[in-house]
Amino acid sequence: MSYTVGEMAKMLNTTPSTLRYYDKEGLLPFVGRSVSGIRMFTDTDYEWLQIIGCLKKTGMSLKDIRKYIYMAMQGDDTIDERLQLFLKQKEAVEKQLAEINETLDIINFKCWYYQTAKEAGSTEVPKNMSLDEIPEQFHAVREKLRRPNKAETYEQKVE
Amino acid sequence: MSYTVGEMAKMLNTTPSTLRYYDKEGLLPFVGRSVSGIRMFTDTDYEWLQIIGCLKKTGMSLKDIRKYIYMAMQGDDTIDERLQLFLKQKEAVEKQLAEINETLDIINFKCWYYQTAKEAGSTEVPKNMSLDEIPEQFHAVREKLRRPNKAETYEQKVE
DNA sequence: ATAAAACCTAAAGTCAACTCTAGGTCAAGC
DNA sequence: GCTTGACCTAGAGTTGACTTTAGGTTTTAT
Repeated sequence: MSYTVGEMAKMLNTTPSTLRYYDKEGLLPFVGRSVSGIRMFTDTDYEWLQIIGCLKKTGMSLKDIRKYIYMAMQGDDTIDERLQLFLKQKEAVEKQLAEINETLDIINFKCWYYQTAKEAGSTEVPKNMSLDEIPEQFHAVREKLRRPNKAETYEQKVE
Repeated sequence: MSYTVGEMAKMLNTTPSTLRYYDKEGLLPFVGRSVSGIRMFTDTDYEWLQIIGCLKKTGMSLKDIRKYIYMAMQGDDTIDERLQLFLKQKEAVEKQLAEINETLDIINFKCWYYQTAKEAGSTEVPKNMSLDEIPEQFHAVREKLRRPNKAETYEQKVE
């Protein structure tokens, strides 16, 4: 079973131009052509493109993705290299996850902050609350947002 | 307590150029200047920059961040708008989290795949394994990677 | 048989977010 | 007082990842 660039683009929820661009950049050396020069994508190519999409989503550059594709094209000699790449990528993605969770904490704090401000009619209310008026889950976030340096030595603020 | 652009850049783990660029783009209308025109960042500015960094990390464009800053500068009339913005951003980030978790599944599968290939000396081994030879946790991922389109969608295939 | 739609390439254009350069001013240490 | 390093602006340049355009060929539908 094979697909044209337009069909494959639809299956991947992208555009033909993007796939041609990837091809031009050397990311799709596995894609075959018909006698008249038209790209013929297979189900296996679809799998490759899913992997490419996965790596891209986790922030890998097209250049690095190309390196991986080249490795794979070289065959079994590069198995370990590829394993290392995915192990490294796993680390990177786990770090990303942790970071996004941290920013989610900040966003949740801000939601509470503006919810409170809305009820009170002014941002001065949440802004000036002392820690014991704030839900505990937000204590750490507020401290982190305020402290210009991470040293916990002292934190006197006088204006 | 006030800081120069270089000091603030260090505190935020960025560069002076980036901060000047943000300023030029209108993201930092709150930053004051000394008599001689030098930017003077305060602790409050640091908090703003943390929020900007948070929004940026979750993929918000500088343009949209500027909109938010402008809202905030307008005062209490925009509290609800800002609340809505953060609620929307919360949704977006939760979706991001789900997506990253999905790609992490794929990466974990690939780690297992290449680990298995390494032990066997060839990618043919994991590639040709039947589902019951594969750890259950990877069943769903492998199916997803392989299936060119969902069962319910109809898509004509060229042969 | 012909028109429309989908394919092809090469090359130029776009966009966001920086990053660097040039030319100059200001402030701290010797 | 002088040097050095940090600051300033305006504007040009860079990078990555597309996207569009122009000009042409092939496939599909009527």
